[in-house]
Amino acid sequence: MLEARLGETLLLKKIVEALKEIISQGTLDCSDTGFQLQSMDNSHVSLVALCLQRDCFEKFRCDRNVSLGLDLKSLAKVLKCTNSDDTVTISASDNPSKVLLNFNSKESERSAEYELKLLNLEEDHLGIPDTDYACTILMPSTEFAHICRDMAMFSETVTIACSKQAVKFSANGDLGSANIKLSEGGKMNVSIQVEDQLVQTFAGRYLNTFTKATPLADRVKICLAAEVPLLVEYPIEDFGYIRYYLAPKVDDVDV
Amino acid sequence: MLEARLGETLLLKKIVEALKEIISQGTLDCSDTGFQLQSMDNSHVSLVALCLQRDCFEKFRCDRNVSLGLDLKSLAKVLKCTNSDDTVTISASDNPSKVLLNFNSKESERSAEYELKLLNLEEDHLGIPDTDYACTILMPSTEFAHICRDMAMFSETVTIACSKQAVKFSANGDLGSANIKLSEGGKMNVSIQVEDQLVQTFAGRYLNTFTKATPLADRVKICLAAEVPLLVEYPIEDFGYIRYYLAPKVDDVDV
DNA sequence: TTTTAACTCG
DNA sequence: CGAGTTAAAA
Repeated sequence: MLEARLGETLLLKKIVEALKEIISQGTLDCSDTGFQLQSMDNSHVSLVALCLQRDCFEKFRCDRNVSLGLDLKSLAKVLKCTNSDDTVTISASDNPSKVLLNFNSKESERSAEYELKLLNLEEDHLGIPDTDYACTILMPSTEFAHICRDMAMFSETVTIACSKQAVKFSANGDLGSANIKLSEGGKMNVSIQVEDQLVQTFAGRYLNTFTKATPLADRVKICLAAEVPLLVEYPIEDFGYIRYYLAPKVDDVDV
Repeated sequence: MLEARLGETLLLKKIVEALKEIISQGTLDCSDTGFQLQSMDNSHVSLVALCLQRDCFEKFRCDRNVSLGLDLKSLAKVLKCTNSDDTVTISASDNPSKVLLNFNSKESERSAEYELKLLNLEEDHLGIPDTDYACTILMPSTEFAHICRDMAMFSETVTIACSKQAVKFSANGDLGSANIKLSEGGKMNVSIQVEDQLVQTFAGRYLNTFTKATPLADRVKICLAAEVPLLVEYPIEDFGYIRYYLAPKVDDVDV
């Protein structure tokens, strides 16, 4: 038996919005410690990991580990039907073929119950190794979203160059080139920690899908290291995160 | 000679918006007591009845009964060209081939006159019998509209189950199922009067067209009885109403 | 036909 | 600022 109640449907909405563009279906792993979800994106290029600790919930009970194969597009549709400030209770049996979503207005005069069929998805359980990143950047999430959007206007490819003084985003294309440099501190309070400075390029369209998580967190953490996927992390209150991983483009220097 | 002046064009706009989706043409019957219109919808499934008493008008004169065969789509186009707070005067001769619409700004500096050709429509004058309904529900019209829209995401068919304690709307489809239960009272001040509890199913697309009348009234009245069409009524201020009727689906129990 | 973006209203 | 509706594009 699984039963987990969130005080605000809005949080679930934001999470699903942050996921549904990148994975249309996914397996939510529920255990006594909370919720987890890991999946490659639809095109098997990037990776997303959700973690929601049990403390995130008003009420949490999970007797046995269960995996819920969710159609995130359907879940998003259901969430479109709900008030953001209602509470939502997610429940499922120990061997579930469906998941129940119960929405209750704070005054309880309105209760809405949705039953979603579960999918049988192959689990692609990917061990994500902990990495010592060479560069760690903290900045406002809206600023990162802006930069990614702006870069996309110039090129499909975005170059991130991180040195001790600053982080620079660049894109080169038909229109011309774009360069945005952020220094530490300032009004945006950008923080840059660098062990080794580096320059990497990425496919901008994935960075842009990552920014769907912007409403979840004011600030985003970007971590880079040589020959290791980029990590973009949006904390979820104090109780979890959404992390996105994207491998850098291989420099076609030696063709 | 017919001459009827409404203080606000906005009211006429709302009425036409509530009708035009369901009947593209209709006959407006004008008499000394006011305006009436009854018609089956375009697909001859549901029925709509408009009643506007003469008190609704700032000025009302109707020497003889006249029937105006209106093209509601055209009327809607005309109304798109007008200011909502202008007054509108509807006039026609005793044997009219056209109707005149006169719009005047409150300061009378702007006057616009539109002449619409009338249609010769077969009258389908349907006696609508008064019914003692087993269940009568009063709720916010916006809430009803929301529920109808939400249900449509799940199924073409909506089930309404009304008991003394609560009214429940349900839909079952490919995604899963949806159930919304409203209890009496609360912030929405839902009122439920029940003689006999019942369960009926309806084609959701008609319910959704009914909700085009939502801007007309804050609250909507829904009446049900066994083997009788559902009635959805939107009062128009204190001087009239729009009523929609829709027969329940026949339970295909005995196939 | 379905989904997404832009515009308008509250 | 958010929501809804409409129009355009896939």
